[in-house]
Amino acid sequence: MAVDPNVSFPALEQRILERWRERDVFAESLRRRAGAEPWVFYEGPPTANGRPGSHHVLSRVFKDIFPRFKTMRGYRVDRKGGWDCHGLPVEIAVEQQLGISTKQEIEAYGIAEFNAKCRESVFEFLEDWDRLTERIGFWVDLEHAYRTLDATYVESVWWALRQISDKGLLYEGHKVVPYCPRCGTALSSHEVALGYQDVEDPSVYVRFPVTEDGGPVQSGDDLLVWTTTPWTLVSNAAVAVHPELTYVRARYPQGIAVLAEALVERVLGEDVRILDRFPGAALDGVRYEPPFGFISGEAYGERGHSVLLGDFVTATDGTGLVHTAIAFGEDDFQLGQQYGLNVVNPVRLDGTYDERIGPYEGRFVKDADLDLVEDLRARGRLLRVEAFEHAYPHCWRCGTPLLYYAKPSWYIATSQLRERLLAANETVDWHPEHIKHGRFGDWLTNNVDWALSRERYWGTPLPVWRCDEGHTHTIGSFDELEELSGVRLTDPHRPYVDDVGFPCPRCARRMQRVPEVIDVWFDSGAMPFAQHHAPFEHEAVFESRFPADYICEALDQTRGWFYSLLAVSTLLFDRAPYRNVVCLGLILDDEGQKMSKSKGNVVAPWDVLDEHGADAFRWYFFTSKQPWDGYRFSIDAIGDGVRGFLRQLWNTYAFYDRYAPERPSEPTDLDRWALSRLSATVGEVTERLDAYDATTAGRAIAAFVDDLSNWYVRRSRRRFWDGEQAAFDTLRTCLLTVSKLLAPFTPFVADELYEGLDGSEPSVHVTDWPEPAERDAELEAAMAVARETVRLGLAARKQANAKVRQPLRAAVVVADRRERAAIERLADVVADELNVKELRFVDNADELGSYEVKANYRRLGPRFGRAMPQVAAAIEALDPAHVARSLRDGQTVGVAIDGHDHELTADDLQLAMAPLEGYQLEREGSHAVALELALDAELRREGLAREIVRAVQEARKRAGLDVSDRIALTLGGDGELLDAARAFEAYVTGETLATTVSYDGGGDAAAIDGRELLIGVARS
RNA sequence: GGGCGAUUAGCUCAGUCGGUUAGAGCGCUUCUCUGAUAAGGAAGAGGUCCCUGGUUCGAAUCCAGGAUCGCCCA
Repeated sequence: MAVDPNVSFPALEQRILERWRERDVFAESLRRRAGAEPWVFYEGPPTANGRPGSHHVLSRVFKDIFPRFKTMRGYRVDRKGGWDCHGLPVEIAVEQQLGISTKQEIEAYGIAEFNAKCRESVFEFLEDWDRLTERIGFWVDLEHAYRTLDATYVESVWWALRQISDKGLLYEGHKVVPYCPRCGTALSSHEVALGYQDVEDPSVYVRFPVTEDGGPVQSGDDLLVWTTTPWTLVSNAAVAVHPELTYVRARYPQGIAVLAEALVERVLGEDVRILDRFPGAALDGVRYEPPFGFISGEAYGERGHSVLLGDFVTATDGTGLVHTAIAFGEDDFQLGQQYGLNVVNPVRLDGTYDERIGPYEGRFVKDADLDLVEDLRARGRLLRVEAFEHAYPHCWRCGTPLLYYAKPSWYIATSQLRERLLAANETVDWHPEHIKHGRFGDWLTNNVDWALSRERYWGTPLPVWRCDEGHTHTIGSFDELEELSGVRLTDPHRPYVDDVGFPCPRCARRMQRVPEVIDVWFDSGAMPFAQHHAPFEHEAVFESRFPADYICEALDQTRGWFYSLLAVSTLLFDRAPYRNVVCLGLILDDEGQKMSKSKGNVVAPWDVLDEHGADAFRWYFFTSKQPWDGYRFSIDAIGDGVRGFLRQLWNTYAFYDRYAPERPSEPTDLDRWALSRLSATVGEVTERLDAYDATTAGRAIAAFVDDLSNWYVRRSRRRFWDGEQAAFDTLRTCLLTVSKLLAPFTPFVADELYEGLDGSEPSVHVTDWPEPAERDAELEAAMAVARETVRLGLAARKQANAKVRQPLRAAVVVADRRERAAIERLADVVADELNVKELRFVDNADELGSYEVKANYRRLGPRFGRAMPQVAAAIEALDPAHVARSLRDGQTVGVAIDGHDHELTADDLQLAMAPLEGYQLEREGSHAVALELALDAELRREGLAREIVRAVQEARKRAGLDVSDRIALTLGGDGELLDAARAFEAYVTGETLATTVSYDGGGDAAAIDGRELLIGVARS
């Protein structure tokens, strides 16, 4: 079947998908590498409870390209798929489905039933994912995909947690966590980040009277304290100052104030007299009267209601004295820990005050802000209140302002492994490179303990059991649990696991599991071993596939999967779980806006696939820019790539297919050039793909295909018409090799090319990657010069208004010795392209133009430095003709700078052609082409003969003839035209495939140079 | 508020070790070619290399500050 130049790529791809299925190509590509060295890819598991979008196509094609490349390079690349199944997003989807939104409602509904719904929901869009995955050509083993909800997977995760527990790194701690009082759970940092909103909160300055003389202050002085959360003032425990900041005691209208010196003017204005200056450390231990009396100082312990020292205090906002409420802030909590203060939290889990706050009992805390401020004002304790606009986190689900709460929570002490994490990171190659010591390295450097537990339902249960005595035991396998409890779990999820108890190994009291499940990120971080159920099964498989050679996800996974993988592997094995990481950027719309459903600017992957196909989609992602820079994405942008590359490639292939070799021939320089360029391309593409740089690799292929199409084929058309074997061999080799280079990029069109050009294997995807053949650098350079000469010559024709169809006597080329040799070697190509009878060379430009001489700054700059401007001026003052002559004779040129003579060689100077009036000359650097424009009768007739050929070809086409039909040609009309036709009869009949020609006929009229030609064509 | 990245022609992007005339493709205008023809070739128009300051003989490139956009975090 002939190659259709107007092929529909989407339709073609459907046929190829069918062929892949029939021939079982993916599996075959693995079988061929059965015993080969593994190259390991890990699939970062997506969640299938939403439809896949274009950003998933991005990550999936980048997950595909390098495994395909490495497979062709001879490695065995198993690609086990995976699905992330647990987590709050799944629970929320189910809550919406059920029309409920609180934990109480979930528990009323039943945890077993709720989790059953979650289990279903996880795979709601699995079919969409599978279809899309196949359609875009992402080869991954979905049949044996790992699923984080499987009992085997959960068991491996338990094993990991037990290892961590045995190392003493798993602990329960009180920390301040962001908490949604309405949903009744702490939120992960990721969730918090979703919900920042700009809000106005009261910013209040409150007077805390000092109650005892001491240090630099006296009883009755006012500590000026600042806060933006008045509702926490009822549980004020202490005041924090920075030990090294300078504080002052200052007289102001209301009395004597104590605050940071740097803030005096901003807080109190001008009307102030400074009485004393001292460092914050001097205030240590000062006692004061709290703003509210609901909770006594003693309740907090020894240091309750006194001034403490904290490094976190700054003098950029407020007063430099910070209100501290132990239960409601990270810094506050840590400071309380440091000073041994008790945690007193008078706020219930639903966000209302408890009975200790008398009149406010039952009020939602944030709603009490203004009343509390009025209370302070009424008692004369308020200095000032103003509005303060800042970003405050809200629950992304229900919009409730989050509270920071001290709550018990389970942690992994990753901060103890900071050095090991950093060491592991050193072994990783990041793309782009700056992630390593930038975003990711910084994150590791500032590592805090991993908050592991979630007070939720659908997740891997935290395998910690506890008795009434507070002893804990971490279970590491289902066998162990069965031994202790006699219960064999079939489903390790809640609520079933919650019912399993056993006697405490230490005190024999009954142990019960703690209620929490774990952060889903731990699940995915455990995938290197958990996907194989190691170490319970397949341990050897795990060991042979750890660490990964390659993983790839979007940039936002630095705190997600990239981190969880690294942390888990470092905790368990003290090494990095991956060697190379490609981080992908975000996909924006064509105006640079983030794609979101609400803006309606989302590009659905199927729209792209139906219109342009998967290859076009992939090609765009691979080559339009470096993938980590993000994309400005639109359907039209992908269409540009189709036209610019895929069509051009396909046209070249269709051209090859149109003709057939008929007779043996010797390779020409053009053939050798194409093959040399091919080798160069193979080398570059291989090198760039080895460096995980698909962008440059793909662009190199595109550049080669452009050379092939727009130079090799264009200059070789006649040889194809004539059936010259060497031309076919060359083009076939080039296209076949390109099909292999393209296989990882555009697997469909690559396979179609392969099938059409070779087909000895079931698919290009089971073939070996090409090795670069020898290059002919001299020929490549020569061709570059020749093409430049052509470009200059065509430009000169344009300037002279001398159309290419009119043959000219000669082109005069100015070129140095090396360029001249190159052009002479390829003279027939150049002369033919320019349609001139001969090329003449002149060594020096004197007869065509004059030179300009300039300094070569790159060489002379370092040599002369500061004197460079003088040197440049001296050089420009030289006589260019003289310089040119001297240099041509191999001599040096002298210049005098500040009385010193300096020798300059040819390399120190740049000679350029200067334009000369009155000549048709195109120049570039020292290289130029001029045309001899005078026509004699012979050239004139030949030009007309060419015009006649063109007109006859038009007539053939109008007559609906095939390009290979032979014709009987009759010409008539203008005498001069007929003379030209007779003079070049062999040429005219040969070009137009005329078996006979007569000059007395009529036919359709055509105009040539204002003369009339009558043309009759008939199939003969 | 902190960290990271980006900013070059109307659009999408290159730009090597700092080197003096900053490029390509697309789009636009004009012309050309006609046996790949919805292709090819030539020319033209189009630039505050985000801004300011600094280093340097010389800065799109290096440094500092700022602006805008994005991401991550608080």
